[in-house]
Amino acid sequence: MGKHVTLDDVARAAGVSRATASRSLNNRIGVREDVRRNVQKVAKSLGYRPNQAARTLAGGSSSVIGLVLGSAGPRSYSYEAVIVQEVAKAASESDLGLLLVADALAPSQGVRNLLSDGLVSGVVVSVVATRNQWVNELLAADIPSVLIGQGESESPIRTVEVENLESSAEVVGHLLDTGCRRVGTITGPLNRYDAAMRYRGYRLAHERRSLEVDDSLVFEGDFDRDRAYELAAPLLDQNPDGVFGANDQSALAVYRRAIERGLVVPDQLSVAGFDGSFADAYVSPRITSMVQPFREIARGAVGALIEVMGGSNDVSSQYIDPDIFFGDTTR
Amino acid sequence: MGKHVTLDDVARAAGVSRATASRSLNNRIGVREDVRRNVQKVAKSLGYRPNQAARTLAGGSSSVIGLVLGSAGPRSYSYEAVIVQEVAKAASESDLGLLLVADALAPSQGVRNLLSDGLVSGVVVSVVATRNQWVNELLAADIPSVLIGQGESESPIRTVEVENLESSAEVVGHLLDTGCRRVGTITGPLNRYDAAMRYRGYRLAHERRSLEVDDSLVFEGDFDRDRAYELAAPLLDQNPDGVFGANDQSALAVYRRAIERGLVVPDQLSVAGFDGSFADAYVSPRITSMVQPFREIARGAVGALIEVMGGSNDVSSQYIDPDIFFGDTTR
DNA sequence: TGTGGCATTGGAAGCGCTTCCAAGTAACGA
DNA sequence: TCGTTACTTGGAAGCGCTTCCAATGCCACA
Repeated sequence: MGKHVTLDDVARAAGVSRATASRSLNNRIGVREDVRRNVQKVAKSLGYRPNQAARTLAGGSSSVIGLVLGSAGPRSYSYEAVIVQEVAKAASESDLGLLLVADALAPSQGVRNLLSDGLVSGVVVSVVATRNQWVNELLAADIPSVLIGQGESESPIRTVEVENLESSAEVVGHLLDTGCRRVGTITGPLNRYDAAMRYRGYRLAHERRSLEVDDSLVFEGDFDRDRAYELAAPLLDQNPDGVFGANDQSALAVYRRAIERGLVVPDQLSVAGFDGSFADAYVSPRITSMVQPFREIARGAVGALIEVMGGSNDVSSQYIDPDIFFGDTTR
Repeated sequence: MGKHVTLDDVARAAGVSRATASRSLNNRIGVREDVRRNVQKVAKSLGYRPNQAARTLAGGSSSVIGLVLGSAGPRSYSYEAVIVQEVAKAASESDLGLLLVADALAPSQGVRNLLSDGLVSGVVVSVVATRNQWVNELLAADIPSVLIGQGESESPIRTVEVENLESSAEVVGHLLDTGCRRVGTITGPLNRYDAAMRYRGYRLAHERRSLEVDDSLVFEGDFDRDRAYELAAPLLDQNPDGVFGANDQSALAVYRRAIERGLVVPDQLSVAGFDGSFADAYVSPRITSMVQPFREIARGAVGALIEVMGGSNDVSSQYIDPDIFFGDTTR
């Protein structure tokens, strides 16, 4: 093994200068075609592999992007597990490395440094809290960033996310249209944009059918399953015949609680969620839900990030439509 | 924002040389205590953040490790989702960045380069196939590596994994001890060490009770759920009263197929698995399983990697004992 | 034949940091 | 008092790569 093959070695072996070698390998213009080909051939035969650190240092930008996740990272069967998977894939397709930063709400200093200096030339953020530390820090550090799922017009950051309003209206509408008269909801934290929109969608579905929302059926949760499980008790006390969970975890919690109370789902209670993380043919329940097109979202986010890294100042939000999945928790 | 604060800036502001500044910030010996403190104070007030690329280039090693995953990455609710989560956490605790390389069986050239040169100073590998490309390449490239879950004495690589033999014997023993007489199994790919061990454990449990294994109840799978679902059909045709899936995904598939056939679990058929990825109080079924202590494994792997990066030549395997979880798929 | 212009190329200057090495200094024992 | 040792420090040399800039060679054209 011994020493590393450096660009110098390649240049020497090919009989050109290091500058020319570099240009050849990076497909820069200004190299005669035959020279370029020769250099590339030599590099290959020598097994040359550019040192990424040196390249980053000299070139000013690396080919690694970061993925910042809120909470403790990909809790199994969660929204985040899928995000990780799809973003990793998308990054890889663009020949970008993916630096994963989980548990982002309490980043250790060391890891934060990784993000802020040098190693990473862009970041995809999918954190849970609104207006959080991370976004501000990234903006302050002037490092290219794209948000997944936090569309909030006030922050001047490019965002890719699922369409929340109409899709929530759609799934709630399905509940209403299949006979539910008292549809309750466990919302997400309403200071979050997506949570707020889903709640608006819930109301919108009622309005469109000229139905009143009974506010005693509305409980503000925080997208956390255990919290939703707590809230399910008082909610079920109100005798709803349908529940919309603002995410699948919340819907699942309500389902659980309902079953434990001996309710028959969906005959006595319909349950719908949002995210589509339980549209799994092998486990129960399969929750009726708006399925986020995660692949598309991840690809969109990575693509947008590449643009931003390339200098784009576009800070628009991109909304991607989910598809409804009819599971076995609704009629 | 403007310029980046460099070490030079700090040194100048603190009235020392860059060398001293560097030593101070890295807590190297050979700096007077008051000087060190002053430098650190100045650095902080200037908001100095070392450029990781430069540090890597100059120092020869980075503070990022890679995590190589086989298959398409963290499929939700899978073994891998948990691995990602725990390794990320463990790395973060050691102030290491985590570069995620999913879909490792077909790594794009670019991403592979990331691993092999510079950016990463060590790798944790959790790939599915035995004797795979990755391991060989990493060994050849002489980059510090630790394997999760592929203990195989022939490859001289440090390994951390769950204890497979006795634990499989334990869970299968549970089936046998709760009345099952015909316990079948869907194994993993038997050319893999862990799969082979679990299968041996399955046989061992029988031997210890002086029971014969009916080979027509043994089907070789590949840890994949869909494949297991296919195999479940002929397996169930043999009228087993218990099934051991070599991983939870396989057990789940059998469970599914059994339910679809109208079998009552666990009354007519007990199902047990391995991994503990379905010990979730909210979804069904909760499969009886050997629960891998993922956190411990991840911490162990990262710890081992740190040792290897530090020069250790220890290539031993570390086996960590799982705990049995009694779900509702067994009596 | 002379000259400007263009395409290629090599030299060299860093990117920001670590670390070897030699120089400077203070403290110690004889 | 002076030589020694033990610490601290700064200078400087890179780590491997990109890229600016000047130099070269070649062509077309007048």
